Formats: sequence, C-alpha cells, structure tokens
Amino acid sequence: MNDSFYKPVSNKPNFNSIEKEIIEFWKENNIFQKSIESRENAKEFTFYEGPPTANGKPGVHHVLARTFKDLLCRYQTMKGKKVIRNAGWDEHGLPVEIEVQKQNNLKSKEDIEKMGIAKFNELCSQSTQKYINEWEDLTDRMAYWVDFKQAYRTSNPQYIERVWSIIKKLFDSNLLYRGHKVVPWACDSGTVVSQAEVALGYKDVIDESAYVKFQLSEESSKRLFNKIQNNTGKVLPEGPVFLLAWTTTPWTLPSNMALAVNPNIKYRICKKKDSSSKDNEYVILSDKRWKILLGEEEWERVTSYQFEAEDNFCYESLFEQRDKNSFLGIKLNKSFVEDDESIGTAIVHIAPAFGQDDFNLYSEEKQKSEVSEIVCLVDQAGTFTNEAPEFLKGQSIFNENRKTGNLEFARINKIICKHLQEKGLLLKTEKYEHSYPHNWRTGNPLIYFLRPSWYVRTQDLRVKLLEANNKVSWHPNHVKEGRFGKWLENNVDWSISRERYWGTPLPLWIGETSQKVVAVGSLKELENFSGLKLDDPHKPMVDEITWEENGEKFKRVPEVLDCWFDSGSMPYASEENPRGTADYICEAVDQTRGWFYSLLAITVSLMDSFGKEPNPPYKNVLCLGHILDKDGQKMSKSKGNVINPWELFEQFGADPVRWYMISACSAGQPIRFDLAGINEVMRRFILPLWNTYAFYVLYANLDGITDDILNTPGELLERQLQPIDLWIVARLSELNRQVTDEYENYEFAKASQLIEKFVDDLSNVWVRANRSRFWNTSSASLSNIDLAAYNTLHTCLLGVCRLSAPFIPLLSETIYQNLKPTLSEESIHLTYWPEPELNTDLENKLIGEMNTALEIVNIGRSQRQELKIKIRQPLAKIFISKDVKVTYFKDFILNELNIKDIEFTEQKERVKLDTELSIELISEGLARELIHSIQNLRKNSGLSVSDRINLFFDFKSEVELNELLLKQKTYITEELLAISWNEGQLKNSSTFIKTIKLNGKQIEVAIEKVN
RNA sequence: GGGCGAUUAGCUCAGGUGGCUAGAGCGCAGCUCUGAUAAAGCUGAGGUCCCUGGUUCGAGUCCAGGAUCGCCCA
Repeated sequence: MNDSFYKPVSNKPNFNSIEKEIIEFWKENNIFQKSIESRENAKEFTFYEGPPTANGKPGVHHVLARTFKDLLCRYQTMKGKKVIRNAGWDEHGLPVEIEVQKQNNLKSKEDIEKMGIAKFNELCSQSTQKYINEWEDLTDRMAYWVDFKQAYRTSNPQYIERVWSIIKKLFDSNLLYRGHKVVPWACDSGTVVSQAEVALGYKDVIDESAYVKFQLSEESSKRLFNKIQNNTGKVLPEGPVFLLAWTTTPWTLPSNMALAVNPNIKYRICKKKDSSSKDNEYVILSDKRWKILLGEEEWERVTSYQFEAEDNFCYESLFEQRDKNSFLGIKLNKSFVEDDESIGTAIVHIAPAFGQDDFNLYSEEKQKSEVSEIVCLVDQAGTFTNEAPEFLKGQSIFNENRKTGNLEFARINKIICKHLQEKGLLLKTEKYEHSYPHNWRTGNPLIYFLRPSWYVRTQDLRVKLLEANNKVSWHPNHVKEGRFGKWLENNVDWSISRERYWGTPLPLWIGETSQKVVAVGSLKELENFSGLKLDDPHKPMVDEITWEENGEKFKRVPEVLDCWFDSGSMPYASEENPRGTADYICEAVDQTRGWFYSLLAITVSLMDSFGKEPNPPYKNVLCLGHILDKDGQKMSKSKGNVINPWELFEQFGADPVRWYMISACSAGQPIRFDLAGINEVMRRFILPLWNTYAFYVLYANLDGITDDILNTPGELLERQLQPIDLWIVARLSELNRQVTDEYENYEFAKASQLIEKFVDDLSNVWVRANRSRFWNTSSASLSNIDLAAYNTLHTCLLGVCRLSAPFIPLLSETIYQNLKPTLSEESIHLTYWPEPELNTDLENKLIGEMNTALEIVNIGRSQRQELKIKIRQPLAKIFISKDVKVTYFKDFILNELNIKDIEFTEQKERVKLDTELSIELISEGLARELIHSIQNLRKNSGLSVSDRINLFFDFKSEVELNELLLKQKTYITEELLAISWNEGQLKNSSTFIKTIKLNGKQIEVAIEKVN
C-alpha cells in the first residue's frame, strides 16, 4: 500500500540498516546541534569526556563507556538541560612512544636520539592521528553524541600553554618541587620502564643471596651491653657485635645507608661458643632464624632483644671508610621488615638509591633531621662510579651469561661476597630463587634505580583532597570511601615528570650556576625571557630556547610531563570545554589512579594556590567495570577472544548491544560479555517492542488510521477507553515515575528492567487481549472502542520510546519518526521528558485491581487445565468470591477465560467454574476449533491476513457435527473472511484441502482464495 | 604483601536499615494457547546463599578469620 499513512514496517527487521538510516537523518538535519541549540537559554549540564589515546582501534570496552556517557547526556537534554559535550584526545605519553618504537625498531633512548627527537615526535604525533577516523566512525555508528569539531587535544600548542600556566601557578605557590623517585630502570637502554612493561618481563631466576655482618659501633655496643645489664642483670663479656642482614642484591651493599629492624619483632643475641677465639663474637638476628642460620653447636643464645626508638644505634661501614654522615644508623620500621621462618633475618639492608621502601625510609628521616645526600655508587648504565670502593671502581654490575647471552649479576655479587668474606663480614651465601623483573625486549634484568623527578605536593593536600572527594557522588557508592578514598588517604606526592620525549615539556628553566628555577606560564612569557618566538612548544624545539640573565645561562629541564597531568588539566587547559565543575563523568574503575585522580589533584592544588576551599571538578562519577569474555577471561589479542564492535553492530545493531550492556551491567562490576546475552536481549525486549510497533502500523494502515483520526473527536480520555486501556496507561504512567527515579539515581540497569517489564505487559497482556479491536471484519467504520485501542497503543508506544530513548537512541527514533504526531518535535531527542499521565492514586487503583484480575485468570486457567477443558470451549459462568475486587476488569477476565458470565457470590474458594455445557456452548467451542484449524490452513497455504476466501465442506456422514457448525455459520465466515459457505463434494485442485478432526470425527475442508 | 570489589539455581544476575517458605530471566521437562511475534501462558524439577566461627529468639543480610576470582597499588 503506497498511500498508507504510516511507513510499512517489516517484521523481519535488519537493525543494522534501519539504524544507519537514522544516523543519516540526524546528520542531514543537524539533530545533535539542534539538541544543544534548542536549549540555548536553559540550565547547563556539563559532561567531561575522558580523552582516549587514539593510537589503537576502539574496542567493545569503549562502546561500553560511550553508551553510559551518552545515555545520561541524552536524558538530561530531554529534561530540558543544555548539555555541552566535547570530544577529547589524549595524544601524549609513553604508550604512544612505545608504539612508535616498536614500529621503527627503536630499542633504546639512544636509538631514538640517533633518529632525532624531532623526527621521533613527528612519528608520535602521526601515530595518534592514525585511528582518529575509525574512532569517529565507531562513535557515530553507536550513536554516541559528542562534538568532534570542538575536540580538545592535549598536544595542541594552546593546550600546552595552558598546562604551562597551571605548572607556573603551582610552582609559584610552592606546590612543586624537585625530588627523586625510584623507578624500574633498564641499564641496557638507559630508560625507565613502565609498570605495564615490567609486568611483561618477570622471570624466575636464581641469585646468590648473602648474609652480611654489619658491625655495631663501639659506642653503640657499649650502650647495648649496658641496657641488657640494666634489663636482665646479665653482664656480657666484651666483644664485637654484628647485625646479620640478608640481601638478594649484594651489588647494592656499597650504597648501603641504613639498616632497618622492626620494633615488634623479637630478636636474639647469640654468642659464638668457640673458646679458642680470644674475642667474644656476638650476632643479632631474628629469634625465629638463629638456630637455622647459626646452629646450636657453634652458637649459644645470650638473650632476646627488642629494638626501641631510643636505641639509635650506629654501625660501621662494610667497605673502605665512607663519610660517617652518610649512614643513618639502625632504623625502626614496622611495615616492610618482616619476620619469616624460612627466609631473611628480620634485619634489612637499606640502599635508598635502589629500592622504593629504602627510599621512603630515607625520605622520612630527611623530614625529621638534616641527613646527607643519597649515596648512589652505580651510574645509569650500571657501572660503579669513582666514589665506589677501590676494588669496584669502573666495574659493571652485569656480566654476560655464557649460556643465555643475557646479562646477570652473578659476577659482581661473587666479587663483593668474596671481599666481605675476606674481611670476616660474610656469614654465608645462599642460592635464592625468586621472580625478578626483566626488560621484556632484551631479556636483561632491570634494576630499581633512583632518578630525579618533579613532584606536586599532593601529600600535603591529602585532607583537602578528601574534603573535595566528600562532595562527590560516586556510583557505585563504595568507590568514594573505598577504592578512591583509600587511594587518597595513602596519597603520596605526585611525580609528574618523565624522562621521555613525546609530551608536554616541563616549563621550568634552571640557571646553570645559581640553580635558580623559573617557571614559564606561556609562550609569550617565554618570548619575553628569551627574545625568541616559539610556535610549537614540543621537544626538541623548546630545548633550544635559552637565555642569559645577569650573565647566567638559563636552560630548560629535560623532562616532559606525565600525560595524566595533561588530561587532568582539561577543565582549565582547553578552550573547547566550559570551565567549572562537571555534572557528570564516566570511565572505568581503573581511572581512580588515572584521570579521576589527576582531575581532582590538579583542581584541588590550583584552588589551594588561589587560597580557595577545596572543591571537586566533578559532581557525579559513574565507575564502570571491565569487560571480560564470556568465560570471565580478559580479552586479549593473544587469546583470540577479542570482540570487534563493528561485527556486533552488523549482526545485531548498536541499540541491542547498548541495551545488553545497560541491562547486564551492575555498576563497577566486571561484565562477562556474551553474544548469547545479546540474543536474549533481542528476544526478551527488542523484538517484542519492534513487533508491537509493527503490529500497530500494520493494522493502523489497514484501518486507514491517520494522525487526524487519532486526534479528532477528542482527547484520549474522551474516547471510549476500556478499563484495560486505562490499566496499560496507568502502567505507562507508573513506569514514567519509576524510570525517572532510576535515571536520577544512576540505576540504569534497573530502569531497563522496568521498561522491559512494561513492554512485556503491553505486548503479551494488552495487545493479546485486545487483538480483536484491531481486526475489523467488516469495512464498517471504526467504533470509538476500536479507536480507543489505536489511541492507547499509539500512546504507549510513543511513551515507552521516549522513556527508553537515552538507552536506544536509534530504534526509539525510528519508531518516533513513523508514529510522531504532526507538529511535534523533529526528533525524539529534541522532545522533553514526559510527565506521568495519571496521578498515583488512580495508577495504584488500576494496577492493583488488574493484578488481582490477572491472578483470577491464572486460577481459572489452571482449573480448566485440571478439568481438561480447553480455553476454546466457552463456559457459561464463573463464580468469584465477593471479597475479590475485580469488577472493573470483569470483561477482561471473561475474555481471557472464554466465559459468558460472571457472578460474585459468598463462597470459600476465590474462583469456581460452571462446567456444564449447553448445546450452544458446545457448538461455539466446535466453531472455534474449526476456525483455528482453518486459520492454520490459510497460513500454511500462504494466504495473506486480509485475503477473502470461499469455504468448502465435505461433512461425509457427520450430520450432527454439520448441524452444530451451521448454528455458528455467521461467526465462522466472519472470522475467516469467507464470502461463501459450500457443502458437498470438494472442488478441484485449485483449492487447499485439509482433513480436520473435531470431537474425534473427521471432515474435509477446502479453501479457495477470492481474487 | 596492602587496598577495594565479587562469590546466591545449569547460565546471567536481583535480593535498603537482619524476619526468607531465598527470587527473576534464559535453559530443561510436561501441558496449554496462538492470524502481529523469531512469540506467549501455566505447572514442575533444579539452591549446605564459597567455607569456618561469632553476635542474635532469628543471619543470604551484621562481626571475625579463611578460600577463590577480578581490579588497583606495592
């Protein structure tokens, strides 16, 4: 039918192409722009996009995040807000550099510098552009509305300039300082190795571990003996006292600065039994270990001992006399000094240059008192420096393993142990197998190594960070005080510099002699200092800018910024984004240490430097879990379980995928992504919704329904709405209320479940019970009762589409476009969020009574089943207890149960059936049996719903049956759209013939299509 | 090693402040219904609510300890 009012709808939809049409429609008509412009003077709702790095293809996890980003923005738009959302791209950072290194076979920083930093950075820049088109296409296809034209980009010179101004502000407020950081370091390539890369390179290796004797200083051992005497009364003969420490990295011993012991651990002081020796030798170690390490034969226990803060013991250097001030002595630590029965001595050798715990201990000491600089006797290539003991100077800490060709520590450890052995400072060595990080590219061991780094004093801001966090609504809530709160509570200073190339250059220039630091806040400022104009502030150009001041040369520090600082600066650094607090951000949980943190840390630091109260940069955060495959495994290329979003969209369409993600995701929990789940969503929700829509369109077109007819003679309520119509409208009204609440609470899965239940009620209760009102047998004009059915279904379809438009923007738009009343908004996404149709009292009354009616119907059905009376067989009466309030839905009950009359009586049971069958009832039951069979025949014969037919019967000798059916002739012919009723011999082969069994008796039936 | 989260039917998941005879959807079995539907309805089978203790008249829910999985940090 070409002149039908509604566009015909296929009941075998191809959602992929249907959705693509809508995307085209949006583009052609600038619907996204209109959704913002049409709210020009409205209150703003701010959304910040966490910038992805576009140096890889987007995957399903991006579809997940983008679904949740999109839906709330669309909802808020419908609520009337002006929702500005600009895309963003994170262009800097190590991941990009590594990608480029891989592609160009650059193994080390040396290789990069050989290539030239300018060339390298150019390649990095290109690498981030490579997939932007694909990102945009995917974003488009999945119907995520975000403005790419206004995208902020972290490598944009203006963006960098603004980041500079933030750094300057922090520096001027003394929130920035230069310190050190222990990092995983690859001596072979002279680079830092990222955590992710470290994880790639763990290997089990066997190292020579050493039990080393540190001699207590004379003064300290005197004090120790006195203390023991005072505490226990024991007088110990004089003799050297050694602390036994254990290390798996003897090569760090020359850089030792302290020993750590735990005040909670019980130690044992032992004395050597050897009587031939003049000296009485003592050793201190863990009580749990002395028997094993020393042995009862040669050693005796003297006393137990626990270290205290006042002890303040000192010990002698293991090697040639080093500056005494460079030793901190014996320090207490409860966290990393452990007492293990099978390993160590509970005395830990501390080399701050080569371990994070060691460095932390040093830093704490430094805060308490003046201490010397960190001792680091190995350079960044792994060679002992000139300050090292004579026998080590210029030696490498590595040697090549003859078998594997890889580097190892074996040689240097042997040399050092041998040296200590000769000096009597080594108890013994022991092979020790452990998992140790290696450079995953070269296979050589990494070391933990102290490097200079710039820090933001975020530790001092802990309280303020927590205060700001307090004002944030987290979804799920436990992240606030759990994962994120705990992270903030244990927050340390943020190391923001990286010894790399592709990043925002740190805008700090240092005077060569005075070491005076100047922070530069803009390119203009830089020009003022240097007299040089700079267009692109990246390395290496920026490093060429120097100037002289009072004869002193100022040069830039070599580092670039941590790319998290870039993205976290986004509210302040990008022109494209509105400043101020975001109403909403949404990323995966791992961003607690990433973007969630950098946004907060930068905002709070800035506020602090302006002397303002700490406030968060975001009000609501939705944390998403990670996507796993259907078996709970991480998706990875090597496992081959990665799902390509494009294939999903082609197979199912974007909206079904979105709906699956929304309905299957509990906030913050990992989601097991299963194609079977999308299929289920299709069957459970998408197809019922679509089929209900197709049903409406099919019959509305057949009945010539138009917008005018729906709207003229009057409003919905003036039509002859049946009780059941009011019920489904009440359900829609209730749904509106509930769904709105769930949206407001960020409970999107719950909202989706409510919508699914409604569509189920609409499709399987309301439509099923009201089919006949759409199925007009005669061409007579529509009754008001029938019109009311069209009105009701039309209202419900549009209603449910609007309530689910943020979730399924494409399909809801498709339906809206076909059903929307003339003069209504151009797109469903330009409409305003609907108000509930009814008041709650009326809602509750209608829904409550209908629920009772549904219960009655269930009881009736199960009674019929017990009595073995098919629904097709009409019954005369149903008796319902007077206490049951269902009068309003009387007709519904009678129709559903195929019963003629209802009577409310005093009775024990709620429901009782009158099972007596009159001739009339029997003939009607038979008629319905017959109709059912012939309808199937029509269907199987390929006739269309509206085809007219001629009916032929051969009743053979079944006279009784013939009479019974004749009584129902009118009913049967109307139902079957038959224009003639013929009895006798069946016609020739042009008809469709079937043998039908009725009441155990066989008759022959044929139908013939009328042209 | 630390932090956070999870563990409930074959599968995917619901179960504010303790009252549960533990639910839903899918799947399974039987029956029913069907001219919009790739449907639907009814009935049924299927659970030591991860384990061990504790608090309580009462614990899936609260507390302590442990196990396993995931993420983050060491």
